[in-house]
Amino acid sequence: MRVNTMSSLKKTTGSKEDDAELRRGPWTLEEDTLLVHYIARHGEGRWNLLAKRAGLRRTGKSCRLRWLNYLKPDVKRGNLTPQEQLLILDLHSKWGNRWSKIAQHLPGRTDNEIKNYWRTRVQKQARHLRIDANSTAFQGIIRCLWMPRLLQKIGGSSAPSAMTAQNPAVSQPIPIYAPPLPTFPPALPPLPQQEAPLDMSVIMHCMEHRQQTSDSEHGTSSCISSAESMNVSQMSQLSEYPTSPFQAIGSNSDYSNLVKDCYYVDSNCYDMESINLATMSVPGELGISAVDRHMGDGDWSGYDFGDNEWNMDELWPFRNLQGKET
DNA sequence: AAAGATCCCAACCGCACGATT
DNA sequence: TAATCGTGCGGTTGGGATCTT
Repeated sequence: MRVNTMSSLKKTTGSKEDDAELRRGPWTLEEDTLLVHYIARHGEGRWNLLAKRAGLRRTGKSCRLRWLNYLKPDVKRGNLTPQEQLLILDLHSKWGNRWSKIAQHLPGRTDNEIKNYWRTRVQKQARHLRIDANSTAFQGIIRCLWMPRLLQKIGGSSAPSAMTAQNPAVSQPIPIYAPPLPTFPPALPPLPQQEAPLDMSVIMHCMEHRQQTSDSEHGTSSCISSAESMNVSQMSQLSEYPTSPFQAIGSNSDYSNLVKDCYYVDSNCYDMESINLATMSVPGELGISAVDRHMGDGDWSGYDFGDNEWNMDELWPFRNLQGKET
């Protein structure tokens, strides 16, 4: 438990009398109780006034933050589910660090929590790979490795999803990437031995193409995702996540054609991708090598993209992308 | 077992913006 | 119109918890 050291009394701007009494640092049970009871009686808003009337020696901002991030009854606690993680990755790829906007699609989760998740989990991976978390390369890794893995997790889980139809915040179709590259599920075909590595310039071309398409179709969209969207209920059915790049596309001919363009129409690209991913590993190391080992016997269940670190050498196709940045 | 490193997250800060005075 | 207030947002920090050596 956090100890209220400080310096909890600290001067800020304002009158000397008021400032000397302003508390900072961790909240006590007594303060929480005061705040909760006051809001139960009088509601939220006018936080500065609320703080005074509730008898709290806190700033209005502090009260608001404590309520929204911690005390509010519908605040969900505990680890983020794979569904939630997937949604965060997807929405962040579209909106960037718009935490509050992202949080609106994750009921019970606060912008602070999502921000912390991004910084501690996602950016950590980028740091270990020594690439910019906002780079195209890392975006590619997220889309092609992390998200498919989460989708698999979701597909293989019967746990209730945060993204169910009862959830009003996500009842609308949520635009999502159909991953630009094929995934690598257990059902992958045997690996050809002598294929050339996938030229990542193809992927770049694809991304640029899709960027343009998206921009032209949506005006202000800065997202490189497809114009296609995926219903949340579909997201929760991702046990059907495709085993080929075109399977995911379903009946959407526009996107299908677009992706086919990007893949040179030739389904060999699928094989090529699988080659790259399968040959990236270095036995005995963490990260993708673990994936690789699982791939060998068709079992991916033991690998958690969210928790392990990745080795940049193992992700060499994406490393090529890095040089194309900016 | 102890020390150091790293992780994690609650809380704070500064800024921006719209509403009100 | 300018000043002030209230609110919300994104970035950063502090320090307890956990892991590693």
